[in-house]
Order: sequence, then C-alpha cells, then structure tokens
Amino acid sequence: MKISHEDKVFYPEDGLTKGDVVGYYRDVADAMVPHLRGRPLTLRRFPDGIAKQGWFQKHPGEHFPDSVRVESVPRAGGGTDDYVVCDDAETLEYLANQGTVEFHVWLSTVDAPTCPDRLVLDLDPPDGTPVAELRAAARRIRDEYERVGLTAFVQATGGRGFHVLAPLDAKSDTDVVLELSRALADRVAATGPDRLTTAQRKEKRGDRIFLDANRNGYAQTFVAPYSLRARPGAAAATPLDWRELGKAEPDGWSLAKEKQRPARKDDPWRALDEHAASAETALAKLPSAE
DNA sequence: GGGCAAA
DNA sequence: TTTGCCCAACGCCTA
DNA sequence: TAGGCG
Ligand SMILES: [Mn+2]
Ligand SMILES: [Mn+2]
Repeated sequence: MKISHEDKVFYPEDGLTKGDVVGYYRDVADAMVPHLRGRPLTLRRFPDGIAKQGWFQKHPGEHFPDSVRVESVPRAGGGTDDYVVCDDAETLEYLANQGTVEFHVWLSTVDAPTCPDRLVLDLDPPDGTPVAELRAAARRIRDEYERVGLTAFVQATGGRGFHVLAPLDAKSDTDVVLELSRALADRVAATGPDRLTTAQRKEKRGDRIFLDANRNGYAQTFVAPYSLRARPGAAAATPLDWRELGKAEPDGWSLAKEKQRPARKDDPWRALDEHAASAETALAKLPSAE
C-alpha cells in the first residue's frame, strides 16, 4: 500500500514523520494484530500530526473501503453500534495511513461482546511517583491475581503507568468481571504498604496511585499493546516480561526502539490465551466476596 | 484524511 | 474554489 | 438527576 504524505511531520518534537508511523505499524503488525483481532476498536486520529487537533473515532468512516471489517455490537441502552475491527496487517496499515496514531480495544470480542476475555487493572500515578513504587504495585496486583487462579501479564502503557491484565474464558458477564476487578483492586489497595487508592474522585485520592478498575465496564477500552501514544516522545504501549519490569519505565519504549522488539524477541503476551481462566471461579476464591 | 455543505 | 465542520460514547460513581 | 472521571 502506498503511504500518502509520507514526509508530513507527525511528531514535531521527535522529528518523526507519517512515514515513520505507518512504517512502525507495518513492522509490529505480526505481534500487534493478534491483540486487535475480533475486538471493537476506538481510533485516535491525527492526520496532521499530534500537535494539531485530533479526535476519537469508533464508527467507520463513510469512505473506508469494504476491506475494513465493520461489526455491529449491542449498545448498553439498547440498539447497536457499528465498530471498526482490525484482523490483519493490511487493515492496520490502512488505518495508520488514515492518520490513526492510537488504537484502543475492547476487553471482549464481537463474538461475545458482553463476556470479556480480558480483565485489566490500570495504575494511574500522580505526578512525582517514583517508578519503583509503581513496579511494586504491579507485582502486588500480579500476586493477587495468582491467588485466585488468574495469570498476570504486564504492559508499559506508553503514558504514565502500567496495565496488569489477565486472560479470561469469556464465559462470565461484564458484571461479574467488573465485580471481580473491583474486589481485587480493593484488596490490593487495602492490604499493601503502597500508597494506593481506588477512589474515583480526585479530591479523595490525595497523593496516592489510582488503581483503576473502571476499564472493565461494558464498552470500555484500554490502549492496545504496541499502540503508539500521541504525546511527545512517541512511546508505545509495550508488553513486558515480568523480568523486565525491574528496569521498565511506563514510557520507556519509543517508536524507534520498539519497532525492532517483536522481531528480536517473542511477544511477551504471545501465550495469553492459553492461560484463560474463569472469572466466576476467581471471584469464589476471594475471601471478601459474598 | 476525506466527504460534504456553506461561503 | 476555498473554507469550515465533522469524525465517541459510556458506565458507574458520588454529590 | 447532574456531574466527575477515565
Ligand atoms: Mn492509565
Ligand atoms: Mn485509568
């Protein structure tokens, strides 16, 4: 596919062009596409670069070609909504060439939109949080997951925090998964030495790390693995081996560095779906759950 | 990035 | 012919 | 019921 406006500057502070962005998505497609496949997408598009106004887009553009998969999923309040779904490298490249910088995905697939196959806890630190504290919190989340039979995977978000994710069997409704994620978050916040809070209201958080379970609600999204972020630095969301976490920074993988990674090293999340577990079983193992 | 209506 | 506008929505909480 | 929050 021909890249249009290849030399247009997309990241002015980093000297990166649209050609660099589309080339990046070409290079990571093998690792990234499995994490997009079948999932409703939210695109964050910046056709004139990240310094100009961009927008979120979930419904397919009228001009998108037929080769771009579109699926209808139930809307919470009744009716349905059309979403773009990216199942292959060609679609990824097309969307990147449309100026998509960030890709966000549902925690469920179009086959079972109301039964998530992912659970995620999101660490949102206030300014000035030492990264060591963030890493320690991620490990404690992992330990809580494992106590209830979930397998934990971690990614640097490319922003300010980490995501700790567990694959699920997609047999429990969003309600159950949300309840489980909240119970896990509350346990981590209540039992550890870390300065963590699950309070939604900013004024109640103080100077603590926000442990966000809200991404597990219906029709919510999280940043897709290997997605670039639309901020100076051109960091990418980057799945990590737990052994790498000790020296990982949330925004430590730039476009240039990242794009060799999946080729050089297996995707740390490659085996995700082999570890799918039951949310109901996990919930039953939680002492605090009724 | 591109379609579309208004100026 | 050029310019401007549109391109998301939602869940779940607390006040 | 409106607004905060992500
Ligand atoms: Mn976050
Ligand atoms: Mn968050």
